[in-house]
Amino acid sequence: MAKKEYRTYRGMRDFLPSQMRRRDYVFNVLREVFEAHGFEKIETPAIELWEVLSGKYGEEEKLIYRFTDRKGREVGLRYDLTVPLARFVAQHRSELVFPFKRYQMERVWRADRPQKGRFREFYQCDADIVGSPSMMADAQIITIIYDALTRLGFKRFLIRINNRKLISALHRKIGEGDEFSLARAMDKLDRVGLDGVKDELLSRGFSPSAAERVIAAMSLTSLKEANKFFGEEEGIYELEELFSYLKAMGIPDDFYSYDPSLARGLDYYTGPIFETVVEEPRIGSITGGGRYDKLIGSFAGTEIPATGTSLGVERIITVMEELGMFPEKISPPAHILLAHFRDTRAEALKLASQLRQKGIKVDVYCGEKGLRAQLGYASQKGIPLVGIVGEEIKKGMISLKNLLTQEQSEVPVENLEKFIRGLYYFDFG
RNA sequence: GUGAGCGUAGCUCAAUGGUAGAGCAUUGGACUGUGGAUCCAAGGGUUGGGGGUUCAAAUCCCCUCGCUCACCCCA
Repeated sequence: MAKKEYRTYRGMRDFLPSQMRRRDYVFNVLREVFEAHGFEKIETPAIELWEVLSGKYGEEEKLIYRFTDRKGREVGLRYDLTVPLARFVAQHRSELVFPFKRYQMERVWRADRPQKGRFREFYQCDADIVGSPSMMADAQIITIIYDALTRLGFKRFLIRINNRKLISALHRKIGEGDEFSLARAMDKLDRVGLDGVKDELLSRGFSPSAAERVIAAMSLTSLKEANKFFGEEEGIYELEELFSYLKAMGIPDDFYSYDPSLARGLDYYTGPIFETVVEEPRIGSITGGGRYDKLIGSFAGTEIPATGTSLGVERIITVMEELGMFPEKISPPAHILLAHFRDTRAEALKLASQLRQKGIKVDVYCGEKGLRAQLGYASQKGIPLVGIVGEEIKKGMISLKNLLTQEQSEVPVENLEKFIRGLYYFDFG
C-alpha cells in the first residue's frame, strides 16, 4: 500500500455520486431554461492562447493560470467563458446565425485563494446574445436569470442593474480622478456604507466636493431621480427601455432595481451591467454580467455588440445546500435492484436487460454475497425497489419489495414494467 | 497579496506537560431467501514535517507545509 498522502490540488474538488446528483439537477434546470429561450449550447477549449486572454480582465489578469507549452507557446486556462466566446464568434462568424444566442456550462480556472463559495476550478453557466445592440437582448438575459433562479426554488433575490455609461457620465461630471478608481470606491457601498465610500474616495485622492457629488449620485433610488441628476444621458434612456421590457415580460418589480452603486470589476463592460444578490447566506453575488460592445471587435476587427450573464452555479448550489432547497427525491441511481441467488443469476441478468430496453434503470448486484447484503446494498445506494429473483421465477413471478414502505408482493414478470412505472416517486422524464 | 484560527487512525473527534483512545468505516466470523443491524475478533498512528525547552511534549516555544475563514477581488 502506498503510504504517501494524496489529496486534491488546493481549491479543486472531487464530487461524490451523491453530490453529482444534486449538481446535475441544477445543471439540468439551467439547461431547460436556456433552451426555453432559444439558446444553443456550445463548448470551447479549456486552454486559450495567451494573446486571447491577455489585456481583457484588467487587475484580474494576474489570476489567470498561465504557462508555456512544450514548444514555448504562451497559453492560459480560461478565466471565464465570455472572452473565449468573443474569440469563438470572431473565428466562426460566417457559420453563425445572428443575433447569436448561445449558452455554455463549463469549467473555468482562477489562481485565487479559496474560501467559502470560491474555488480555483469551478463551473460557470453563461448565456449571451451576440450581434444585437437592442435592449431587448439585455432584457432577455435578465429574464433568464429570473426564470432560472425561480425554477430552482429561490423565493427572494435582487437583480441589481446599472449602466457603465452612467459611471462614465458621473466621472465626466465631477471632472477629476480616474474612472476606474471611482468605480472601485462606489462598488464598496454595501460593505462600508455611504460614509465608508466617502472615506474611500478621499483616500483615493478625490476632493471633498467631488466625493459629495458621488454620494449624491449613489443616493438616487430610481431612474426618475437619476434622470433629473444626470440630464440627457444615453445610459438613462437605455435603462428606461430595458426596464420597460422587463415589465412587459412580467418580471415582478421587487426582484430587480436600478442600483447606482453597482460597478463590476471586469474591464470589458460598456453598457447595462447586472448582478444578483441574496440576503441569506452571505456569499457575494450569484450571477454577474452586462453588455460588452467592444470586446468581440478586438478579435473580429469590426465591432459586434453583445450582452450576457454568468450564473454562478457553485454559489447557487452552496446557497441551495445551506437553505435546504434541494428536492427530497432527486432521481435515484436506479429504479430497481434485481437481487438474485446463485442459481437465478442468469434469470436476473436476462430480466435486467429486458427492463432496460423499456427504459427502466436497473442495477444488478454483482458481488458474491447473499440476499441480506443485496438488500443492504440497495438501501445504502438509495434504490427504493428490490426485485428478488428467486425460485418463483419458474412460475414467472418475482418478489417485489419496496424498501420505503416495507411492502412486499409477488408480481408476474410481464407486469413488472407497468408496476414500476406506477410508483409515484419515479420521474421517468 | 494581507490577517486570523486549526492540523491526533480512512472519516468525526477525545486525552491537566506523565502508558495515544472512542465511535463510524474496513477485513474475518456468527450468517447462502429478507435491508442502514447486533455480537465477537482483527488490522490500522513516527499525534502534518523539522528543530527547541523539559526527567518527561499530542500538549509549551520557533520554523515550515497543509487546511479553513475573513480582507482584497470575484461566480
